[in-house]
Amino acid sequence: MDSEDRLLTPGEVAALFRVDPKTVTRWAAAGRISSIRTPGGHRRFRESEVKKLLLGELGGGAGGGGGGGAGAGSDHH
Amino acid sequence: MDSEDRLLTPGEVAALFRVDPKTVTRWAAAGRISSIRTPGGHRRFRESEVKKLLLGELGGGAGGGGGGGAGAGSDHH
DNA sequence: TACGAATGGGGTAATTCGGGGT
DNA sequence: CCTGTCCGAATTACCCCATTCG
Repeated sequence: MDSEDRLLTPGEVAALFRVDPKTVTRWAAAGRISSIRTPGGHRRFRESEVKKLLLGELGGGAGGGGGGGAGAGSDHH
Repeated sequence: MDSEDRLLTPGEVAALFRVDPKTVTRWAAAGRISSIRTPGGHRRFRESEVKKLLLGELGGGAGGGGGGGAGAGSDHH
């Protein structure tokens, strides 16, 4: 089972989270995400790690993609 | 296929709805809209999700890839 | 080797978070 | 029931420049 761990650059992760590349670097410094360092000192992140964060740490979302959209039901007040 | 979902910040969504960022946060807390949290604790919203809410409560398709649906409107008090 | 683009580090401003109360 | 505002604290975003990457 060789998991294909694609390495992502801070800019890639930043675009995924809609944050600044500097912020992603800060997460690695805080130990909130695994980081692989290049000989030069730059950081690289595993796609598996990032994807897991994006999906949400908690399973069983609310409602779950049944209908999909949010609040799609009849809303009468 | 492209699951391109632009993430919006609470301030962006708040400006779209003409409400305070705090109110948007409250919607997410109530489960009325799906929210992705950054390792830092800040929330990000999907443009697809927000756009649908803006157009009206008509739902149906899960918009672009959102997969994450937050609550099917069926339940209501 | 040189070059363009991105990254890292530090510091400061803006935004967001969470709870409480109108 | 829902929203807008207050407070303190945390996180994030943008500025600079030197170094690294491909």
